[in-house]
Amino acid sequence: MAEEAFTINIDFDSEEAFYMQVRNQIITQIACGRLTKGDSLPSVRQLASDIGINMHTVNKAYSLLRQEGYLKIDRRSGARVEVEYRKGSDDKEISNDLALLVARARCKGISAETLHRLIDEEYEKVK
Amino acid sequence: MAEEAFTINIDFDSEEAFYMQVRNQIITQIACGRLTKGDSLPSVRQLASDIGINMHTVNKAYSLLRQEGYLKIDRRSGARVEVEYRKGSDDKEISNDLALLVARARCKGISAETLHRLIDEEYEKVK
DNA sequence: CTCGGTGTTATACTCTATCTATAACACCGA
DNA sequence: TCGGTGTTATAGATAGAGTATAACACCGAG
Repeated sequence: MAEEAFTINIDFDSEEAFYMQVRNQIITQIACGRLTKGDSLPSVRQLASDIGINMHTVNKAYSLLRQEGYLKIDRRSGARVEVEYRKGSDDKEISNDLALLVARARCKGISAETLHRLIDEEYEKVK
Repeated sequence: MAEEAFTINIDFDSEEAFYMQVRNQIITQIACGRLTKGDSLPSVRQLASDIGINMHTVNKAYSLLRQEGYLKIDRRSGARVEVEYRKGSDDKEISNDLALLVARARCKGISAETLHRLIDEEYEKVK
């Protein structure tokens, strides 16, 4: 508990879908340790009200996060962080996305060493 | 010339938009050296016919690639590979996308070293 | 038991993106 | 002139995104 002022910031001018912004920011906060296993998230109605979007849009984000293994949702207690690792699919998805990202970087003349450094910087964020 | 049997494979069952599949595959082929600066691509009508999608969908992919700096399009000679590096925007886009990818990987317990290895493997593909 | 707060489902509407289709245009090499 | 470039315009069909209202099953707190 204590939650440390959980916040989500929606960019209403972004091309990125609202539910994707919510999903990505929650993943980011889990990764850097601001959210940890067992932490409870606001209810879909509460969060929707806070950030000024519809309840169903938040619900879509939560459902996606549950499907991806980042949340455990209980009807009575709400959504809780519960990262679980899916052996096959998770690795493949990340590998595929990384392959495309590396391709883009290569085309732009960005070296493998530069990517290594960027990754290390991300891993050094808190936690 | 010579082109080495340029091919694009569309997955009609994929959730990914057709024009994005075309765009990603072309970027991938540039990255691994199967397409190099100056190579000419099939005309939008030709490629559309080959892979069984609409001309405008291919045109959308080409236009996006041009906007992103991967192609140079001339009305008379068609589309040619011409990778150009946009100092500010390219780095930021790649950094942002990489940050989210690293966040997903961290949540799944994938180490920085594993990502380093995956990146190196991509860089070792041909070229 | 009742009340209120969970997630969940259903329906409906608007708006945008995607994909297709047909057509026409300016340009230019052969 | 002819045919092949990319490009633009218009139109339609389908799907996704976002909102809105409503209702449901569940369950802890009172």
